[in-house]
Amino acid sequence: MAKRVRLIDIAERLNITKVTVSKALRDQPDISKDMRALVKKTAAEMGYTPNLVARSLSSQRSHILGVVVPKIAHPFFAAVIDAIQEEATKKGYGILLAVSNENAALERQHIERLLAMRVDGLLVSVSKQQPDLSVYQQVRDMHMPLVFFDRQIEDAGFSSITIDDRLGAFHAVDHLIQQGYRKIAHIAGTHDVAIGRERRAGYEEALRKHDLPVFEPWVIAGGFDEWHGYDAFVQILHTDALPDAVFAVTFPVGLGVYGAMREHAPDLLDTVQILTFGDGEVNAFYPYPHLCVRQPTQEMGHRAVEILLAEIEGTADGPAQRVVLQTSLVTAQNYRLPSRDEAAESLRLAG
Amino acid sequence: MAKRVRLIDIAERLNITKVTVSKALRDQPDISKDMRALVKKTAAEMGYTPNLVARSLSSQRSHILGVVVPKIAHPFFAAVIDAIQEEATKKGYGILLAVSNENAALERQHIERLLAMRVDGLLVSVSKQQPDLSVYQQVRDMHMPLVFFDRQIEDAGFSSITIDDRLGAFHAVDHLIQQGYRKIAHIAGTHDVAIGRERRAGYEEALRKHDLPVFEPWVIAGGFDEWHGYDAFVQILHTDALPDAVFAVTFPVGLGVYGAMREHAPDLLDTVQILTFGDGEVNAFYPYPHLCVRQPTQEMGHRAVEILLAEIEGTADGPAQRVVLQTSLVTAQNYRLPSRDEAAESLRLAG
DNA sequence: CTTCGTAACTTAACCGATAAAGTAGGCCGT
DNA sequence: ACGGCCTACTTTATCGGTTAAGTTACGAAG
Repeated sequence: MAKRVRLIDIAERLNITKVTVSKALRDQPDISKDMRALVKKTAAEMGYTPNLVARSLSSQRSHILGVVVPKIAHPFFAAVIDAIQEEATKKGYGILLAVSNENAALERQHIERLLAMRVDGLLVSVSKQQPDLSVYQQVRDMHMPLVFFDRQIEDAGFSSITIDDRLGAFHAVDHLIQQGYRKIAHIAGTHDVAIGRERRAGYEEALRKHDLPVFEPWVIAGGFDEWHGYDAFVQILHTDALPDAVFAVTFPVGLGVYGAMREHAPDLLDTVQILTFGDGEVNAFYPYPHLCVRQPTQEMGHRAVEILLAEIEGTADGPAQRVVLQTSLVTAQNYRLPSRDEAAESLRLAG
Repeated sequence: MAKRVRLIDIAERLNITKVTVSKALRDQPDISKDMRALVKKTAAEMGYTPNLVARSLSSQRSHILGVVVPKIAHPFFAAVIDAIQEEATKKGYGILLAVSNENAALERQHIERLLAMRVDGLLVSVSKQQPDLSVYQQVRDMHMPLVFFDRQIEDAGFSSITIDDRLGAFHAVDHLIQQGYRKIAHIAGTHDVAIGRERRAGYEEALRKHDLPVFEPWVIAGGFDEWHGYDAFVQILHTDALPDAVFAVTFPVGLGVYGAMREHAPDLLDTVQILTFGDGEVNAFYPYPHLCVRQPTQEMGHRAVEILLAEIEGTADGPAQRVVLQTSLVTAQNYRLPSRDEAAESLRLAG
């Protein structure tokens, strides 16, 4: 049982050629019904499993998608990757996962490696560092399908599926203001990355709508992780005035703000309202839930795969699609534990 | 620029054979220094990248590892996958990720698919459902290296890297008792999975050490996710007495307990101490951090890859290794934000 | 009765590499 | 001068499939 069964082994057993076997297994019409049945039966008996590597080489299709994300231990990306994996599996594809760690050079290396591995397409969320456009040019030159999700490089000519960051941020901050908050700080991302720019724009737009000024010392750009949130809030504590609410560009940044408060100004925990763009399942159950902008992670993952597969399997490489998904605001009013049915549903789909 | 450069293209340009090119690029000694240099130079000029699919087929090595986990949007698994990916990349391997969703049938399908894709080895954390042993027998028969991490199937004869669940649980509960808690409930996992059994054993051992009885209605077995924690705690609320502490078998289960408290008995939030086995980065920053048993996720991921690669690249398939890692208890005393250096470190390694 | 078409396979080529075996030419020693 | 031995390549085979181009035999049509 040590050796693996090949097409030719089946062929020899039946005194036919491997081509016949190959065709029979793939139900090609120029093999008789009887022969097809016979071959399939014998293949099953002998425990044949096709060598996907060989198949990839000759068919020029690997049925593998390359996925590149900046981070994985992050509620948003973990959820999206999960959805991507689920959808890919359903469609008969596997995923090769690579993490860029927010590092453009590493992102480039990963993409090159995935290209060398002959993935059928790429799903990429770019790192926050200035991207190396040459790789993407290369991808384009070889007509490799690619779909950006969440974080894209605009003008690169690829399809993308993103979230309406500006509108989501706008609604959220608008809501804060309507609740009576006036002194709203914003721990922002970096300007090079779209989500950083857009969320900030939405924030400023909401302030403008209510004729509130943008107080520069309270808008601190810099990054997307916990420590940025931590440092930024410490910096805010050093200004003269204190905000009554903080809008964090990401969930991890929001966590950093909590960390800073806990260590440097625990009394603020109950007075300063925190709002984050993005949530973790964590927040749903925590005793101290905060406002957050919920991103449709599952839909994003599923549709990203759908768009990519359309480009892979579709004929023409039509114009790049640009899908924009809307967020929903999780407020104290509509706050509820995630539906148990959703959990059951995702399990059922998988099974 | 549309077509990809192959070995033979370089060969024709230089009027030599593709074999010479192949050998030159791989620095084989029977090619002259001059020729090697020339070939490499031209290859670079022409923008050659090897077709890894073809290489896999002929060399019978894919340099891809298959990773199967029950879940991904889960702080523990996300962290371990991250570490696995990082280490694999460093060693020149890619990872094919598959999620079983705690479903044994899906787990089986994934493994079969990964085998067909000719991964060089497998890293598996089994689902909580009764596993389908036949796949593992198949893996064994074809001498495919496999390492279990965190959740294993004992007696399957494969190497494993796990966490000392019993001791970790024991120390943690022992600590609770020393802090004065006496009425400690345990929301347990299922009995079929080792982590469920072991953590419960550690819990009972600690109680025994202090001559405390195990109050059966407070030991509720069932699962590892948020809703199990939620339901179990609601059930506890229906018993006559109330515990003064709750030991949750996983971090998500602990979250579920919080959710239940928040909805059904918010006054308990400040009185009932929660202890979870496993933590999320979340907990480090949250204003309401609880006790937790920290698992060495990064070490687990790194070492799992090391062990697997040793089996892949090593000659003999010696006896299966069984590595057990120790946990550390994160208490109110030693509680601190994660080191900024660690973050920097992981970024440096990646770059 | 010849011709043509078609069903059902078989042969030959190819995918892009690697591995093993073969072969010139140069240098050496005797 | 001749066999032996490197050196540096080249030839040939192989990995396990898929695709395109034959090849038979048989039945129907003209």
